[in-house]
Amino acid sequence: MVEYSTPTLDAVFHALSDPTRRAMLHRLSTSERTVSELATPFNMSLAGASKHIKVLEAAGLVRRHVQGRTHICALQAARLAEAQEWLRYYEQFWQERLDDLEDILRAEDRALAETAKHGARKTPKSKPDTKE
Amino acid sequence: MVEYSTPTLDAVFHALSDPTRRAMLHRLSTSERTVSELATPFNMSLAGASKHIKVLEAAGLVRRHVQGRTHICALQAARLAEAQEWLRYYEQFWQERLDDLEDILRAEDRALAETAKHGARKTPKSKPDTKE
DNA sequence: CATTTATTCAACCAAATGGTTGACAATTGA
DNA sequence: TCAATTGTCAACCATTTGGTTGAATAAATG
Repeated sequence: MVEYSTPTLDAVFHALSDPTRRAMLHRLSTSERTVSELATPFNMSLAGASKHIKVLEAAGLVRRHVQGRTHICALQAARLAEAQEWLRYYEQFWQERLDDLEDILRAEDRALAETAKHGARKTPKSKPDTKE
Repeated sequence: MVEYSTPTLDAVFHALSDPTRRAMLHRLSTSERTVSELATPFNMSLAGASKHIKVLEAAGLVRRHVQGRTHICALQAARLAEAQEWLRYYEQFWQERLDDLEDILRAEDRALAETAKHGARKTPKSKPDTKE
């Protein structure tokens, strides 16, 4: 079973379960930022934002270096690769389901064509819209 | 910005942040299971396990159908695809870092070779093992 | 029909989480 | 040197989470 280091996955997925932290990661994907810069867009105290950054740091998703009184944060993406690896195992399942869905829709189309040919049954007026 | 439906990502990543729930998903990847079967490997009450299944269900990762008094659960992977899509944006960053790491190691090797040639400095005995 | 099985529910509890506030430390700038 | 800035820390609070227990419900079985 794909069981990557569990505490790491615990922490990474937990860090990602909060929209504020995901937004912070996104901002760090464009450039390094100070703690205050990361905190700025959020309607919360600096201490609150600092806590979120600590969570990201603890999960290994952010690293920081201090210049004077300024803490510069940077994205550290390696642990996201671990999360991606974990998810990769399930790729076959959402691919399968998409294939299954296609098969089901095709079978339904054939069934409707058959009943229309025999005229034995009224075909339902509303049928799945496959155009989308 | 890749901002997929946030509440969905909240719920999905939160569901995945617990090792028990990840293990349950893995068991469902081999076949459908009853609630009791899912609960069995864990040292917790049936009600506790039932709560975890509810979290997975609320996140859209599991669906169930009831046969008599038995609740049959199945994996529902589509939302994992959304999580994967979110992570895909960061792929460039862990790829970059791996490239950066290689560059750094190569630069170090060159520097060591230069100093050995000039004999001006003792080269350190221990250096990064690049064989791995 | 009584008993058993499968599972959820409500109530409870401890721990964790997310946020605030005020104090404090380190550094910068005037 | 002092005020301002950057940021963390501790204490606090409300909410959420994860788990248990006993009761309740629905369905299957004898």
